[in-house]
Formats: sequence, structure tokens, C-alpha cells
Amino acid sequence: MNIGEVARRAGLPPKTIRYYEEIGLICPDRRDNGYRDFAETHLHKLAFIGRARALGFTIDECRTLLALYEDEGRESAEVKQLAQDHLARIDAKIAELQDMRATLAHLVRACAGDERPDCPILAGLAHTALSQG
Amino acid sequence: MNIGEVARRAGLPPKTIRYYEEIGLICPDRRDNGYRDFAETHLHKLAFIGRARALGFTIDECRTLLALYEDEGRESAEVKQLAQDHLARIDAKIAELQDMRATLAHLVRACAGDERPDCPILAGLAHTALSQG
DNA sequence: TATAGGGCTTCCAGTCACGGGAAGGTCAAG
DNA sequence: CTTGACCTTCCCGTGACTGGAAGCCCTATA
Repeated sequence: MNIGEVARRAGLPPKTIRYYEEIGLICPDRRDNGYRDFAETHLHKLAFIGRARALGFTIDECRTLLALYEDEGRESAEVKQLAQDHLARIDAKIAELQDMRATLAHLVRACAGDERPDCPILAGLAHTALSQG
Repeated sequence: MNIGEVARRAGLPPKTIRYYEEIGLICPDRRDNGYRDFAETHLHKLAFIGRARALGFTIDECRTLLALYEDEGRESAEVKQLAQDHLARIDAKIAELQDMRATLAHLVRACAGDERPDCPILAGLAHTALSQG
């Protein structure tokens, strides 16, 4: 299977697949003409990685997840721990964004948004409690 | 004022302040010995930028916000538009993370997390609907 | 047989917003 | 005179790709 087909079927850009090979996530065969030759197993791995990436796992975590996936003797506890850590990271990020959102929405609500220069948004950004001396 | 003091008072690392100079956000004077010499105006600008960055605005948006801040003839509508666009981006990001969170939490709940290898998380990642042909 | 196109290859550079660290100059205190 | 904190520039690395150039390969058509 050429890279174009595997890209289409896995839902990843060819560039990304080459990158995954470069960093050692997959290792497709090569044909005599130098073209990469992907097997179904590669396709499955790539789809697996694509899903994990879509859930926000880092590349390194994907590497670990792939290794666990291929390790018949794994303990599901290890996978679950990884997923829970990531879940905590997602929650922290959501909380951070919600804080930003609240502050920004507050400023936006206070701003008339007309032709006059008075602007609580700019005032809010400027009104800093600077440390002294 | 040396970079260390302005860094402390603005709450930004010296490295970041040098970077902001490099990309033209600020332009402090120089002393004979080559040291940067920051005025209060620089401090205020840096604090302004720091706040805008903390709200998630990009550097380019900070540049625009600074320009608007210094433009006495601005219209608050322009600031508000910028802020609303950013707010929409934040909302989109929150929604994306919440989607991730829901999927991941579902998988985590289904996983026993014990010494056995059976793992719905890995199964969920592997169970891809691959395109055919 | 020539050619046109699409797909494949590698390599290099850029993204965003810094952070780490090296090599070296400057300054105040003891 | 030395110590140590501070300052300078310069270069590389981050994460996960993305864009683009230069050039080879393969197939179909005129």
C-alpha cells in the first residue's frame, strides 16, 4: 500500500505519516523504487495513533499506548493510569480556559463597542497592580 | 531600571522581555554599558502584554491591543471585536476539550484497571472504522 | 515515443512563544 | 582582589507537524 492510500484510509496526511516514521512510531517496508510499502498492520497502528492524538495524548504517550497495546501481558491498570493522568490534564486545561473566559467575558460585557474610545477591556488590561520598588 | 527589576515588577521572566524587544513589542533605551534601561512606560506596556497573554491573546493580538491602547482616537468597537473573536476561540477550544474529556472519561470508566490485560481503553483506540479500498 | 499528470522521495525551513545554557562583560560589596 | 549577582549576545531545543523546492517514478494518452 502506498502512502497516499494509507493516509486516506487512516485519515492522516502523508506528511504526518512520514513524520511518524521519522520518530520511530512505525517502520514500513520499502519497495525497490524507494516507495514506502505499508501493510495492514501499519494502517491499524496509524489509525490507533490518530485516535489517541485526537483524544489529546502526546506522541510519547501514543508510543507508550502502542507498546501496551502490543504487549499481551500488560496490566490494564497501567493503561488506565495513563488515561487518568491525561484526563486530569484535560480538566486542568478546561479550568484554565474557563477562568480566561470568565475574565474576558466580564470585560466584553462592560464594553460598549461603539465609536467612542472609552474601553473597559483596554482599561482592564492596563490596570495592573504593579509591584513597587 | 534594569531588566531584572522590570521583570520582577511586571511578573515576566527577563528572557521573555528580551524576546518582546526582539520582536518589536517594546524598545527600551540602552546605557553606555549596553544594559537595557527601562522606563515606567515600558513597565506598564509589559504588564499590559502580560495580562493580555494571560487571557490567551496571541502576541500579534497583543501588538494590536497595544496599538489600540495607545491610539487616543480608537473606537471601542474594534477592541470589543478582537476580544469577542478571542472569546469565540476560547469557547471552541473548551468545547473541543470537553468532547475529548467525555470520550476519554467513558473509556476510563469502562476499564477495570487491574492486573488483567483486557482493556476497553486500548480496544476503543484500536477499534477504528477504517476506510476501505 | 514524447509528454503530461500525479504520486512518491528527500531535505530544509518555518511555525509559536519562549526556555536553557554557554561564553563573556559589568558592578557593588567585602 | 575576589566573589557573586547581574547583564549581554548567540545558538539550540521544544511539539507536532506543515509548506515548499528539487527531483525520481509510473501510467495514460496523443
